[in-house]
Amino acid sequence: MKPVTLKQIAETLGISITTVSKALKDYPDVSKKTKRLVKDLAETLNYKPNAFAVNLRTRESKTIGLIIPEVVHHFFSNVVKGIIAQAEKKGYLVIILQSNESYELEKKQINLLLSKQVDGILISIANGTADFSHLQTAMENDVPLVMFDKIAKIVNCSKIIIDDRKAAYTATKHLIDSGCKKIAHFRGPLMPQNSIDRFLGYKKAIEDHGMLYDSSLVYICEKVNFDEGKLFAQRLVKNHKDVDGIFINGDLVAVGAISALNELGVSIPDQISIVGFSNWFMSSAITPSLTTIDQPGYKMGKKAFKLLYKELKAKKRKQEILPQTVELETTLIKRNSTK
Amino acid sequence: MKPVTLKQIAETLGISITTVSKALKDYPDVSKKTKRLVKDLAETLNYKPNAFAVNLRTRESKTIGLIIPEVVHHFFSNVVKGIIAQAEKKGYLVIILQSNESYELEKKQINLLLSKQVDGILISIANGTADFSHLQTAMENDVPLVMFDKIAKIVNCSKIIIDDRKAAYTATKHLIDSGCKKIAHFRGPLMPQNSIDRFLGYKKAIEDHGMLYDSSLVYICEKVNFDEGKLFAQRLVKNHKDVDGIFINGDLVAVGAISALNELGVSIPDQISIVGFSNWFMSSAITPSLTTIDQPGYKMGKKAFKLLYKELKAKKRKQEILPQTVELETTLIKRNSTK
DNA sequence: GTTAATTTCGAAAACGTTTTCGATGTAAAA
DNA sequence: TTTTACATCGAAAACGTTTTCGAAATTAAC
Repeated sequence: MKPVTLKQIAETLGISITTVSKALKDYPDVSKKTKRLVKDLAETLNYKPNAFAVNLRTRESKTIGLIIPEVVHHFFSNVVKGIIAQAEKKGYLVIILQSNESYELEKKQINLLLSKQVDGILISIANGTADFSHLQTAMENDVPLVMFDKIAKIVNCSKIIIDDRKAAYTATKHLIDSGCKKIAHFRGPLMPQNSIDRFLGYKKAIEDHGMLYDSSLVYICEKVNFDEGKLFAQRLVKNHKDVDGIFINGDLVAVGAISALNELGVSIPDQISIVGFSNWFMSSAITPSLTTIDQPGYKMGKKAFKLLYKELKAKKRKQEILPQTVELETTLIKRNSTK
Repeated sequence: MKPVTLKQIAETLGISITTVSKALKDYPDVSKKTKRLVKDLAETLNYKPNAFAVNLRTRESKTIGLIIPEVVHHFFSNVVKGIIAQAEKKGYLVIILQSNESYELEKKQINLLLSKQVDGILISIANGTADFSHLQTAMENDVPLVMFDKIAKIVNCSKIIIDDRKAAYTATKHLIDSGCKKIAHFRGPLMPQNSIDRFLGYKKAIEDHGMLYDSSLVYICEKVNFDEGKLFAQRLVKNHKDVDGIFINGDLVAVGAISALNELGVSIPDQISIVGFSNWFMSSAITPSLTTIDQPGYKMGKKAFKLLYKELKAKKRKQEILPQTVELETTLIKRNSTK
């Protein structure tokens, strides 16, 4: 009934617990004969080491924590998938927590993970997070921390990101190159660095190409969803009839905008061209298909874990490691919403 | 540098480890004075109990495992969200694994979770799973198991499901009630019970209402994605010009079908009415908006954890508990793809 | 004043593993 | 023979907590 222990194996074999333990782990100071004996008996008794005891002894649990703002999200769920896949490869399990874009929750969850003594933490910070002491706490407690996508530059840890500014620049430039003369921007909320950077990339592209930056052409999406895309597209064609291109932060918003424009009889890309951001799987399916920036979520997840793994390894060897920032390539995917 | 232990508190206070431990847990046989002393010192030293030691001693980790076929999936990600939310409320953390619809992986992951000694397991089984001995193993090892959505009837554990057959019947009947005379069905793969039940509900509704069941009107989706919806819709209008209604397993497939029909100039719902399944968030956004069956993923997640929690509690009290099957209500959401 | 009841404490075992270090015994080298 | 080397084992400490049980100290009862 009760699980088999080293002690039981030792007793039935008439040897010590020490030798059993060492035999199972192929220590050199155990004879081949006893190794066989031990391993065979362990096999037939279906011995499984008590994970709790191993954790206590080795001071690690081969488990990491992951905090993301939202689970039901096409980008983040791809990241999660990448992290889980890579972690499993290396024998690690992943505990997932959701911050709901709330600083308070995020803080609580960091503490929760610390109290559970996860070996490391992966996090994409909430929009509401401006204070980072909880992250510092984690690092001071000697648990490696890696941030991805939504990062805090000020925190001295490894990070994995994309160049939002450059990507937005590329997207906007593509609109310009395809002949757009007046380009609007549906941006994300004011707080997170991502939407700031994407806005800045848009603005720079505009100014670099002899166009006038007009703040009335910038709409702020708070929820970054379909309905906002629809709403702002309707407002845009009403207020600025001469706009012929929109760079939109988020494919979901862009799809909403396309939907509204289709209903209004505005032809895409002839009258208005659209570029989205993130390459959602539906973006290639709608009509017209959406030109967008591919944001490699799965890859980012894998890379994020790899970075954390490096730190875990280094910590085990008691080596200091310098935090590094990895930048993933984004690519412009040209489809039918631009010329 | 090193974390504070009970021992340190005991030594600085000149009392025993026992008393410190009991003081912190408000045992009645510790005086109020020493309780204050201990708690204050623990506070100032920022004492955090060593989770590994607690786990070993109490034989539980307040962690459960979750296995789903796919993380990047609108229904499952909602379930995950519900599970995490409910688990956090009760002080449990969730380790997530993805089976990729593979029996082999699923089996491996069950064993992984068992070796990590999670307190319980939540699972939605893979399409490829026909043998259930790995699940039996879990239950024999005395770790509570609850299945949700994609279940195996034969396994004697608690389950949380919807009545797929009834829901499909309702969906099909709605098509009939709104005047459809010849109704097709895009079903899911042959294996999983869900798509079988939904097919059976469709068939029964057809036969109950004096219509002829025609197997050539049933298309089998293997991948259950947008492209299949598009493809089968195209085939359908080509081969069966008189079909005026389709019940489609999966909103994603349905959206694909709508897209194809729109392109072909087939008007929805005038020429063909469509009912989907699961109420994806995009289904209300497309044109025409999609009539569908709401499948309450978030609620299912919460309920699934609640069931597991009950079993965990019962196990702690060494009570036997009878497995129960909870059925969640589904509702027909009428939109513009049906009359 | 003794006995009984009550309050307060701590020694010690237990959870199951890992690892250090010393103790054997045996074979090879001198 | 003695010395050296090597192979094989096990005792014991350690990881940090929880909990049982008995002992001591204090108070109440008589």
